[in-house]
Amino acid sequence: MNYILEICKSPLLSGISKTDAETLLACLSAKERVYDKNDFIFSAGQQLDSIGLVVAGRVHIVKEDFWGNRTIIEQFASGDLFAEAFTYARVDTIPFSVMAVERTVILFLDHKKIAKLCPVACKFHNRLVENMLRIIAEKNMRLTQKINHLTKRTTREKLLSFLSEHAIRAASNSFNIPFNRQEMADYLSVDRSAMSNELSKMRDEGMIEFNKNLFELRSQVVK
Amino acid sequence: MNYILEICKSPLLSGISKTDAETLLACLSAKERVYDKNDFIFSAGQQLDSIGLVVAGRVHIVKEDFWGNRTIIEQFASGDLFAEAFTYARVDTIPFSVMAVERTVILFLDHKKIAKLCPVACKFHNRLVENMLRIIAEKNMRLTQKINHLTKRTTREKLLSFLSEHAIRAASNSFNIPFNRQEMADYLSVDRSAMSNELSKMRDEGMIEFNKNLFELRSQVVK
DNA sequence: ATATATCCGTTGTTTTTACAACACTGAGGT
DNA sequence: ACCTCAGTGTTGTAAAAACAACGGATATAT
Repeated sequence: MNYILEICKSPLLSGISKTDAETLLACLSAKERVYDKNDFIFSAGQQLDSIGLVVAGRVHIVKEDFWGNRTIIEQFASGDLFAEAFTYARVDTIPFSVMAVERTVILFLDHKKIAKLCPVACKFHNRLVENMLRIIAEKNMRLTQKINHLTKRTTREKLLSFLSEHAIRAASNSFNIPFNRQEMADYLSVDRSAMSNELSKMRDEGMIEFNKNLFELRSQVVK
Repeated sequence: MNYILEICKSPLLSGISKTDAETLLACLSAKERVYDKNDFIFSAGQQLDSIGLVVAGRVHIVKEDFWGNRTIIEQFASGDLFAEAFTYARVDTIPFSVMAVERTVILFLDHKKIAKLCPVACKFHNRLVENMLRIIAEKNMRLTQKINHLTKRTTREKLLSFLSEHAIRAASNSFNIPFNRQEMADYLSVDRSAMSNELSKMRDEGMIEFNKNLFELRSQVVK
């Protein structure tokens, strides 16, 4: 286990000591694996026997349709868990793909063993389940928030909804977004060029400023 | 507790006997309340101190914007739980509203007591937590599926995605949908009349048949 | 240093959607 | 039997998005 310190910082292991974490991870048949940019970690339709923890790097949960249109459902970074809902919902094929956005390290945990921990690990079981509940509940809220962006009818409204979210998270009117333009468009489910166009209009109207991934929301002057 | 038998059928109490359920519900300060059609059960922005279980009737999780555009995020019916994610994510204000679609009975459970059950109820605690994990994980998957509908670019694709889901759920190419037209449009985040128009075109092209809430998907004849 | 690929913005055209207005239907109530 | 109203489909128009194609800037590799 090369990244044990990073792994211990994950919300999944919150409240569990490093020593205990090592025992636990052994019980869960934890295995590390490294992926290069654009590698598939899971492919849609694949049988699922483990959940993933992002140790380093970033992954995208993506859905691609017949024509190759890509949608980014979610992005996960260090410390984030993915594909854990399938374990608890007892679904064993994954309906989307997971791919590495950059060089990424994933820790895989056996999904059957997570659901029914072995006797040795039982003393951490409660804490693990508690953490898991919180993680899934928070993910639930993020999904709901994303739905909120997507239900907006126009590209401008989607952008404002998305940018507001990040401004609120950053507690500042200037903030970096974790996507490039194409990724942001795929995340908001709009055309990239149309989105760029709208961003420019919004800048011309004095609503926002941006440079690369740094955005700034300007307080509106009412005419 | 007038609806104890219905309540026991809920996934939340799965594996818990009627007697135990009664003890448990008393511990959770469970309170029943009846709502009329269009009554608000929770209003967006409101402080939250309980989670809800739909005992009878239907509720919509809705978000309304400044101009009164309504979006239906989810619909819950008998046995379904709502607002439970906030308890575990430790968020205490609700960002959307919950309203009764028809005459509806809700059982409220104290959200602090759910998270930390009293000693008497501890013997059911594990089972309750297990059920809760499953419920939240399944809800997670439903939200992801909804995101899948919403990311479709055209009304037709959204409809097909939505209708396919229901066909698969019903394991049949003919099935009833749980929405009227306006509700379906609000759920898919499209204009009702445009949607009706698209449905008619799809019928003209022989892709689908429908009458009221009964839909049928026809296998496509390739020209 | 040069070639190559990636990212981003711009523009014009076509397609699709939203919006508004209205007609038809059937259910319920009086 | 009549009225009212909610639900649904239809049509035309205006607005918005998708799409395609391109140019410039920047980063990366050779």
